[in-house]
Order: sequence, then C-alpha cells, then structure tokens
Amino acid sequence: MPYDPSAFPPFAVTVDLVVLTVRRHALCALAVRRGEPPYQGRWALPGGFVRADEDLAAAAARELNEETGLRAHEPGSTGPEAHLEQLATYGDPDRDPRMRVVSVAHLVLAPDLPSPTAGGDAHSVRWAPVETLLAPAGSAGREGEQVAPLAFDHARILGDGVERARSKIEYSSLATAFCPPEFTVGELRRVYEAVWGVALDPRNFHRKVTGTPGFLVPTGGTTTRQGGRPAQLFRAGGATLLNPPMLRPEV
Amino acid sequence: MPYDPSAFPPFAVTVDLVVLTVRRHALCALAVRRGEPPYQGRWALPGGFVRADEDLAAAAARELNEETGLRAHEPGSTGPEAHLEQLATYGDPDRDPRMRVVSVAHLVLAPDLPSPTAGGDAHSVRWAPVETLLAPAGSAGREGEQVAPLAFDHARILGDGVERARSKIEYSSLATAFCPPEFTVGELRRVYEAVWGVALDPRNFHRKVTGTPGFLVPTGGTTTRQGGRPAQLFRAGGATLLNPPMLRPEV
DNA sequence: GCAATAGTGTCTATTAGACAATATTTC
DNA sequence: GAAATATTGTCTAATAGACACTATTGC
Repeated sequence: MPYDPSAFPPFAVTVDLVVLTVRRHALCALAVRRGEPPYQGRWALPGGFVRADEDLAAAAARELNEETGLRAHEPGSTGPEAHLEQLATYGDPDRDPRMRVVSVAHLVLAPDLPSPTAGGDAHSVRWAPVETLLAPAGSAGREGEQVAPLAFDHARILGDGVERARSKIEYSSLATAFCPPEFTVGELRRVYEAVWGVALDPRNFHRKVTGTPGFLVPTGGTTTRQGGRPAQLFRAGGATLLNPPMLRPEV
Repeated sequence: MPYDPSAFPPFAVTVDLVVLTVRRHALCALAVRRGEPPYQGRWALPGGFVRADEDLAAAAARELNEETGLRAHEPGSTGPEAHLEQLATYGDPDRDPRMRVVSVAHLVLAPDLPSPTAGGDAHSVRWAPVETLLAPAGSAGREGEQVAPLAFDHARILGDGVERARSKIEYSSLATAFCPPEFTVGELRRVYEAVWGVALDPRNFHRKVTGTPGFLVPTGGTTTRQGGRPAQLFRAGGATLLNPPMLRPEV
C-alpha cells in the first residue's frame, strides 16, 4: 500500500517526564500543577510539545532542564546529573480531550536535589511520594492529605515508570543514579530499600555490591554523615549491567 | 508555560513492526520491499500510518494482520497466534527525508508460519535471518547473498527488537510465543538456541523448564515429529514471569 | 544393531541468605 | 558505656552446570 506522505492524519507529539528521586526514605516523583483546563488545578507529570526540528530525547532533556535545572545524562556520556531513558509511548485517541496527542514518556532518575524546585514556582511544582500520587481516588496519603488523581493518563504513565525503575535496578547499576557523585554502601542500600519498599540485610548487601565487578569504585575517602562508624565513599563504576544481578526479595 | 494546543508542530505518526519467528534453526524477521522512493527497492520493516481514531496497539495489530494474517495476542487476552508489545519510539527529525515522522515500533513474536507470506506478493515480502538483514554494508549473507542495508533507521529498530527478544525470553515465558500451540521440550530448546545463538545442554534444559512452576503444562499427548523417542507435548502455562529465570550462558 | 532424540540421576562448585562477631564513630 | 552504623566471617540450604546412564523410537 503505497502511502501518500502528504495525506496523513496530523498528530501533536509531546514528551512527558517521570522524574524519580529518593527523599527521606521514600520514592518520590516530580509533579506540576495544571493552571488551565482540562484538569485545571490537578497535578500532572511535567512535559511539553516536541519542537519541529527536535529529537525526542533532546525534547525530554530540554523539558527536564527547564523544570528542574538537571542536566540529562544519556547512556554514553559522562558526568554527574540525571539518567534519562525513553519509557513508552501513549497514544489513546481519547487521552487528551482537546486533540489527538501522542506522548513519548521518558524516565529520569535523579539524586535528591538540595533545593526542592529550583527555578520554579513552589506552589506549582513539587516532589511527592509515588504512593501519594498513585493513591486511589478518595483515599488519604501518609500525612492524611487528600489528593485528586493525576491528570490525563498520567497515573498509568507514572506507574509504568515506577515499575521500570524497580526492575531496572535489579540487573543494572542505575540505582547509583539516585545517589550523589560520592556515596556510601549504606546510602545505596537505602535507595534499594526505598525503591523496592523492603528491608535488606546490611551485611549481605555490603558483601554483594562490593563483590560485583564494576559496580562500585572506592574513592579513598570516608564519611560519618549517617552517624556511627565512618563509611567508605564510592563512585559508580563503569559497569552498566550487573552480573550477578541484585535480587529483589520475595517477589 | 501554558501551551496553545492549536499551535503545535504537525507530525505524522506511524507504527513499524519487528516480526520475529524461528525458521530452520534461525531467528528470522519479516521484511517488505519498498516499491517507491525513498529507498526504492530496498527492504524495510512492515508498517504504516496510524489512523486518526486508532490506538497505537490497534494500528500495530491491524498492520500485522494485513501483512501476515496473524492475529495479535495482547497481554491479557487468550488464544493462540502472535505476541505483540510496544518496543520503542523513533523520532529523529531526519529519519524520513520527506517529512517529520515519529514511528512507534512494536515487537511481534510469532510461531513459524506454514505459508511463508500468506496473502502477500512473494516478491515483496519475505522472512530473512536477522543476521542477513543486519549484515554490515558490503558483506555477504550466509548463502553468499549480497544485501543492501534496511531502509530508513530500520536496522537500528530491528537490532533493538532482537535485543529485546533475547533478554525477554530469559525472565518471561515468551519463548513459547515462537512455538505452535502444542510443542515439545526439545522444540522449545531449539527456540532458545536460535534466539540466543548458543547450544544448550538438553538434559539440564529439560530439568529446568519442567521444574519452573507455571511455565509448561503437559497435554498428555506425545509426538515423534523430531525423530527418536516420542516426546511429551506441552502447552504454555499461565506464568508470564519465570522464577527462577532462564540464564543465558556466557554473557 | 545403530543413530537419534527423550528423559532421569548424580556429583560438585558456587551462591543466597541467616546471623555471629568485631570495628569505629557520636552522645 | 550505650547507641548507631560499618564491615568481616561463617554456616547452610539451594542451585547451576557437567556429565553418566537409561528409554524408546525409525532405519
């Protein structure tokens, strides 16, 4: 069927971002409050239109930088900052009541930021625990806060992003993307515990991560910022795939 | 930044299909010959425009049925036929010289079809081993056939689909999607060997797959279609995630 | 009998997980 | 010293992989 490239149905293409971080022992996502209909006043994932001459990953990196000041750290490049990867694409004809919009969702894993919402309006951008954002309608969050469901199909997108993150830290070294450039084994363990929502044995965890080749590189320094005996500091090693993988208990 | 939904850059949205099967011990993909520019005469992945009121998965299922007669078997539904899932989205501004096209690629895993290209023109549709389709320019295939690279960025898409299939049969039961409704342990083993390109120990493989809960259900029948001692026939069990996973040797 | 494939049994090196014990800090 | 965290060591049950052996067909 030879198609006529000028007779195509027109679509709008956007990128939406699932930006995850670990704050105070909880897995949190970035949410923005909508200032206009539809879903006015409701929380949504950050995102926006892809520009006419812009790659999808570039659009996601631009939106991330506009929203958080973070620089994207695509696979292959080096340096600190956040990990960015494509998540999935959502194109239900009714997902936006205004028009046909196809959204290419991206997943961002970021370290805990010193300033919650740098460069933004504190009333319209926030970090929230994912279980609060995904709480079924009518239920209350941990601090009793009543929350409306996320706008559009963003609850589904966030759920898919969280599940991707949970499974990806099993067999890749991406858990380090939630940590500052230098971190301790205990801090890395608390990332796994927050993302998976489980408690891990500190002794077996320590032996496992330090014994996985390429995962962690000691920097030589130590810190006592967690209290107790000083802990060695590490950087992320070169390995991207973990062998053997970290195993999520009791699945 | 409140965006104006009527002032968006227009995109064409297509679905492209990576349709994989195992034929004569080789992992093969479906390719169609292009009848018009650009890339006229070159092989490409099957695909086409998403219609104005059509979901992305529905568009992929429609294209699959038009091209192969296969019915898609989305996660959740039952019955035989092929497995379909979204793979990734490709939207480089220069990927199609005619216009801005965003393609949502899908991955299909299908059993070996009795008629190679039912309902199609045998000169313009074929199954080809993936290593032939991905061979670097100027090299010769297994039977000495010279092949031009796939059109557009389809070599990259095919490569991503093959890698997804290779990793997904490790921890899911999707290898059964390459088999007919009833199959033997030996036939399932040959699927793993073809997809991974390795030889597996038949004895350990048998113990492993029959010992993984929910993977295989015996039907009671036997067959000798492979020669030798009659083998038990199995159906795919209800499990989608394998625990423990199949381990790819020597990664 | 011979060749081919199916299926079971056994051994060993490795590993995941439980948990004791020790080290080094702050209060 | 008490409390907290870090780190090492040891034991055990489960497992992956190597491979001997038996079973059942077609020729």
